[in-house]
Amino acid sequence: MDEGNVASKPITTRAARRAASQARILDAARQAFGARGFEATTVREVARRAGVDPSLVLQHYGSKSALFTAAIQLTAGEPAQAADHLDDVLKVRATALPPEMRALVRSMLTTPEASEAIRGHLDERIGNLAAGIGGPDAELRAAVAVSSILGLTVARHFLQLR
Amino acid sequence: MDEGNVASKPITTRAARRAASQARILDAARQAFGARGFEATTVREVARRAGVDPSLVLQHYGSKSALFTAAIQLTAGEPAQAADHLDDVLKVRATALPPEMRALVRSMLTTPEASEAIRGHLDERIGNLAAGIGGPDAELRAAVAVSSILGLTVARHFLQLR
DNA sequence: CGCTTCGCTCAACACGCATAGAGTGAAGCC
DNA sequence: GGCTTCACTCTATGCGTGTTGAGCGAAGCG
Repeated sequence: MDEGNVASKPITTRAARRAASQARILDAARQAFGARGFEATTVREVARRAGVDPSLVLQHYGSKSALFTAAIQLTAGEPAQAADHLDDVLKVRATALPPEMRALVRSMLTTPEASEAIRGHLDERIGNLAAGIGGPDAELRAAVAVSSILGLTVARHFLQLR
Repeated sequence: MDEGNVASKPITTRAARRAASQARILDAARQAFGARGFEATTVREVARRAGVDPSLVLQHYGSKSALFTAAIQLTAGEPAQAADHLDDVLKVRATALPPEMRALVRSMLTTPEASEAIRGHLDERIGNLAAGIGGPDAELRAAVAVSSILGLTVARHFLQLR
């Protein structure tokens, strides 16, 4: 009867509902891509995880590839630059991988787009680290360091190597 | 008319021809799996590379999965044990990856069977290396070394990082 | 309250896949 | 030289995929 809002007011405005769906789909996509990789992940699986119809996934993102592109976009904020020291070696063992990074790394060997994306990311990290090192061979040393961290990440978070 | 062998005698015995086909198929499979990974590789593509009918591939190996299992079998001979020092770091940059290893690494993040296989391989290398190192933390140090080599391999041979 | 908008689902399509079984022609054998 | 064997190809089947367009029901608005 009264027009006041009930205690638990879900969301109910159109735009908000739509945005929420889009976010749920993106999350589901990151989960799925991160767990099984681009090729093995089906649009239907993403839809199921998000609790929506497969069509909706494509209405939001256009195609499976475009969805993947969105899913592997790294949040520029945190994992970026400063802490590029060998402390990372220890951090790799403790810190959990953010979902978008997980999705990206999972597919980096089998999906060209992921290959290019991770190469760009690593190049950037190498550049930053090399600048901090200086001297001859700085680039090479930085590349070895970053590659090693990549190896540790893969071994730890994807191959369950203790 | 004469029954003598013509100058260029190909192979012509049944068993030999069959063995040759099987070998060509296995080679083609390693190439294909190594280039695009297990999921993206189709039986038809392997057949085309080998110059045979898709059915023949399955008559030889039973299924796509079984073919993959055969294709990632590492030749126990060479990359095995002795040279497990940090010289490897340099070798990674120079030596080309054998096809079966290439196929194995390409799929290690997306195909469970490849995951398990590479984990076994790395565990073995870690064990050998740790034995040579000794002291406390030998296992951990060896694991870090082997993981780093894995990272270098991936960066160099799969991501084209210079 | 009636009309419009639109987020979402339903149902369907064409396609390529792994795989199976029948057919064929040459090698092998007596 | 004729019968058998068998390496190989041809053809077909069922299935799951990405993707599309029509339809439905509730939110928005006057």
